[in-house]
Amino acid sequence: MAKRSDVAQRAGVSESTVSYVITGTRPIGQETKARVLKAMAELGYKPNAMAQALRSGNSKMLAMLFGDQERGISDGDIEYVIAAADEARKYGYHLILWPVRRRAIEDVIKKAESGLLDGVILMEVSLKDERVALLKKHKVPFGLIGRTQNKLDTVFADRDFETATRLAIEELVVLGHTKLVALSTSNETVAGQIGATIRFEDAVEDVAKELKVQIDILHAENTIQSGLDSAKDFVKKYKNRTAVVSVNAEALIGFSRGLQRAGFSIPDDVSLICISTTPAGSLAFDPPLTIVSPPASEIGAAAARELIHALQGKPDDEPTKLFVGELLRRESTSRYKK
Amino acid sequence: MAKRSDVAQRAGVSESTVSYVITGTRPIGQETKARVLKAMAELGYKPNAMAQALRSGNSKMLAMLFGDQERGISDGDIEYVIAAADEARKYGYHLILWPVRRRAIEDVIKKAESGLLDGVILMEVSLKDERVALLKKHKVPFGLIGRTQNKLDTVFADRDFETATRLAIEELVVLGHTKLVALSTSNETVAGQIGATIRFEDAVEDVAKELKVQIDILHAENTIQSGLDSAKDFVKKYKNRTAVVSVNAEALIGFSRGLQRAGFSIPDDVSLICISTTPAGSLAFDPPLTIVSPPASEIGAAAARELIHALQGKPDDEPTKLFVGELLRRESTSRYKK
DNA sequence: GGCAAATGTCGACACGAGTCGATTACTCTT
DNA sequence: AAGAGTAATCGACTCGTGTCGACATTTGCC
Repeated sequence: MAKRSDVAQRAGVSESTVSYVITGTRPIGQETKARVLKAMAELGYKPNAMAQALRSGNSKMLAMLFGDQERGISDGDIEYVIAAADEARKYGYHLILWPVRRRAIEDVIKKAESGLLDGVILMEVSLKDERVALLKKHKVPFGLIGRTQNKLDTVFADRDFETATRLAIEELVVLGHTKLVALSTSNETVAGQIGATIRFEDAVEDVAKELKVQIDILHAENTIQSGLDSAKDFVKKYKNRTAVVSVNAEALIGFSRGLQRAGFSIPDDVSLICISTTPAGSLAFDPPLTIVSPPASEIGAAAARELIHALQGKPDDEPTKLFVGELLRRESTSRYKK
Repeated sequence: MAKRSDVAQRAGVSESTVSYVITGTRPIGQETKARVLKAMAELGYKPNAMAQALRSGNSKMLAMLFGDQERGISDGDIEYVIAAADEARKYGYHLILWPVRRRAIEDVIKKAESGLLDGVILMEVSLKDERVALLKKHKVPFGLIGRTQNKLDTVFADRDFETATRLAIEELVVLGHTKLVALSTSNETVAGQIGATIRFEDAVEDVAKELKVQIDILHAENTIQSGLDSAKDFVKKYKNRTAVVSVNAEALIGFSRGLQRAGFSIPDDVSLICISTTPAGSLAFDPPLTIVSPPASEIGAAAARELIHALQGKPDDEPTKLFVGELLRRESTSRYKK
């Protein structure tokens, strides 16, 4: 590979002049610059990334901690990662995928201290995430997908669960439904300790009060089987309800199947709407599911962008770090028929 | 961060001695080594990754080209990536996720030539993959997930579609089915140009001859809708068939739904088996789908391992680069009832 | 016309580690 | 007892780039 000294020699200038042409740190004469650029093109010169990293002190590498925990990997998760990787690349950064089994954040910290990583993006952030504390302690820059309880952690991007939930419920109410059930997550699980659950449930209660509709909350594990069980509960206790809003996509698969087996028709007897299924995933339901889609790409990209801005010392002027998603009307919802 | 000279000073030795303690390139005295190790521990010394990369000439970084093409991202794909990342880390390598829209392999080559990447892993390799030619031309080391037609591309890991297909069909034949349909991919699509389709169809024909059973092939796009259409074809043309083997997971969703709508019961009237659905995905079917699971983790890990071995100049002694997966009996298959 | 400021260029050094050659002090042959 | 070989250590150089200080040249201004 051609290096800087080759370019300098060919262009008949000093190495530092080549450097200044590249970085633009100092003014360079028209004609000199042209000669240097020509030499670079002719030699196919590409600055050595490792040398740049060593000299400049930043590797332009971010690690994305990809949870591989009990919760499992949902098909939507990859969308965050891809969006973050794309966005990072726009700024000249690269995303290292870091699957972490059993919270091995120490490894990541080591690698950050060894200069391999400039920062870390965390997924599946829980309300009190001990990983955040560790990263802070070791002064490793980080960005969050999700939020902790701590409002000082300002480098994050998250879903606006409140508004998404509101959108979903309003849609049902507009369709004439007044007696609803909310299908949530089990609070004891890992998933339950992530902001989604608590924020969803809070929003459900707020909106219920505000719109004066009746909404009871059913809890289910993140499994199809648990959703089937919940359907039985529904049939037992909430037969008179005509609509369900869910934050638990996995359980909803079992739930809708359970309802149909019990003789309920969707959407004729019960309308379903989910705020955590992807557009592609919604088609796997029968009938196709009405959803408020999670804006995974926006969130992933925003998290990466926020972190990079923080690394570059730019002021935190991001106007929106919360993303709602949009309502996609499919065939699991219909007007209330008395 | 503490650096090598700090350690040397604290241990009262020269910098090169510290280096030899770390690399083991030359013998170091017992007591000296102990002093150096103590100093390293006390200072929390971590060798700078970028300096090592610059000096040694390899970055220990691999790029994983993650297709983001028409075919879309299936939920199983992430498993390859995670497995590859895990395996790479075992060898001290890191995996950079590289989403490529419209085959921008040139970028990757540039970054490899700039010393950022030691090698590249390609996913969704088609039989004649022009990316492979480009990487060869620029002498960028690569490993494949999948295979080209060229048998000289020996750094790869792929599914043994032949055996997987055979397993699936044998299972159905053992259950007494003799009149089958194979649900394949449409040859005009991107997916159709990947080895899976042609190898599946070849295997279907071979096994059909060998076991003297009747198998006709239905083609469908990789969409639920296309699967629904195929179900109509099935009802029209193949009413007397009692079992279906599919390589097209997406279409099979629509296909099974279509059959059920047409009044067929699964598995009482028709048995279904799929060779390209993940264990988790199979549960989303109703009834849960019998599958020959794609061994994504093994393949992803093997691809990474193969590439790293090649980079380290180790002889290519990997015994198996083809992985079958295993039969998981669920509830979509049953004994033939005449 | 003179002096400050800006422009254009160069040489030298630093970033932090790997590695070769040389030096010293031993041990083992014959 | 002399020479050969090995263990242990050091100093100097190198990987390829970024950047500071110095110097030369030009521009701007009253």
